[in-house]
Amino acid sequence: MTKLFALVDCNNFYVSCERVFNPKLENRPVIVLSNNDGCVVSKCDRAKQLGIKTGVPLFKIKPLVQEHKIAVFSSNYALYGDLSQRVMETLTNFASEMEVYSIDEAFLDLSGCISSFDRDAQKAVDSPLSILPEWIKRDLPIPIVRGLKTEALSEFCAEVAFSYGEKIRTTVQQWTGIPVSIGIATTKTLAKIANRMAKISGQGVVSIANKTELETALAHTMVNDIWGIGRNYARELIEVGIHTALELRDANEELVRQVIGIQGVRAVLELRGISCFSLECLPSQRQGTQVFRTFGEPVKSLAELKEAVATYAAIASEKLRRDRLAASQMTISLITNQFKDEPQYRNSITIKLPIASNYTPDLTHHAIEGLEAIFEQGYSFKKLGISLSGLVPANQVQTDLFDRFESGFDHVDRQTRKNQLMQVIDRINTHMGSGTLKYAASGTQAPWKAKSDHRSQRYTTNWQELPIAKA
DNA sequence: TCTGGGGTCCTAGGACCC
DNA sequence: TCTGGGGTCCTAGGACCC
Repeated sequence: MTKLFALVDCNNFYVSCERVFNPKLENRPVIVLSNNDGCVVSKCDRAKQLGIKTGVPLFKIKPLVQEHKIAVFSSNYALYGDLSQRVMETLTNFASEMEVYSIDEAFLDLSGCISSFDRDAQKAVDSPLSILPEWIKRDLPIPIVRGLKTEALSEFCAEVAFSYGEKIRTTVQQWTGIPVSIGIATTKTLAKIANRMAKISGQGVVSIANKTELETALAHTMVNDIWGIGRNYARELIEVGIHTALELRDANEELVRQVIGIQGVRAVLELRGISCFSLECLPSQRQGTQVFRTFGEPVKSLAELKEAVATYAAIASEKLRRDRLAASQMTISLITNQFKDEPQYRNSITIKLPIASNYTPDLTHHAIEGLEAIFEQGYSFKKLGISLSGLVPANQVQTDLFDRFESGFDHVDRQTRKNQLMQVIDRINTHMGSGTLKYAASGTQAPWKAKSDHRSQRYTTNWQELPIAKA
């Protein structure tokens, strides 16, 4: 059976989130910055028109910001994460199967819906009046069905899918205040293309489930705008004369394989309507986790770096515990500011842990050891990262002999005591704000802490910061 | 002065084993 | 001393995504 996917994507998500609780922003250009207030990661249409591109550092557009009174925000992930959840919950009403693809995107499987449309369509041909009550009950627009021929059924379904998309869009806007765009097609890659067109054209919903619209869409899509084809692959494809999605679809598979590998072949098939990427309804188990951040101020001393690495290790191990995982390998990397004209240094070290762990003191200990091994005196460091890999389920960790025989009192072994301690810390930090309880190794001054000078309130997740309604 | 962060997957090459 | 090939596993690096 032919599948039908809808990709629902929030428009300028971070900016839209800021606007939900601050309606005055509706008439102003708005941008949201990355961590450390470094560069632009989300912008509204008006900011776009002013020529602001994603990724541009804030200092380069300072004059523009002043001249046009652009509203500037630091990232407020507590707010965005919460609104994202509301959008996703709303979407679950519209499809039996759904994949949350990122903080602002979800794929829906509309196949179930369309097959019932299919039956409706057949009924509509046979006796138009019989389906009307059902359609009215489901609040769907009444299609013009008079004289519909069988070959027109797919067109009819596309039409219905479009109306369904409209309904999703209106509902999400009403329930959450977030505007979305929707692309509908028979594979995920095509749904992405449709979604892009919905955004560019401002139509909100675009369905390319039927042949004519599909061909036009592909002809107007450049290869670098295809999902999974980035700048480098696009360059390679253009070199062999493939410029548009339509040309890629009709290209020789073997040639594409040679040029950009297996990913390219999948793209070709998906463009042909052969689905290679299915809906992943359950979140897959993570392969690793990393905390890699830029400092607010450059850091020279080993003492301060140790505090930073201890802080990052605590964050990373908390993530592991949340997912009930333990890491068996750790990589610490340290780099200077590549944009500055000063001595450069970059190094990293990978440590195999004797026992997989998610216990903060263990990981901190190894992280500091690793840091000491790669640290060099005389540089101004700008970035530090810790990456944990070789993840295994925490309850299957191979413990060492001491854990069993040396465990002192009670019958509680060392591992259990460690787990209990972490649970207490995590609970306190969840309820009273992250960082309420932390290890001394993390320090208290944190001069390296990232900047966040323009953060809005955590309207939905913090009692002290609820929006206030004025009479 | 000020240039993000957190992921996934694929591939090539080396080490090691039989 | 010379002489091979094929398989697996691991890792680093590159490409991509949002």
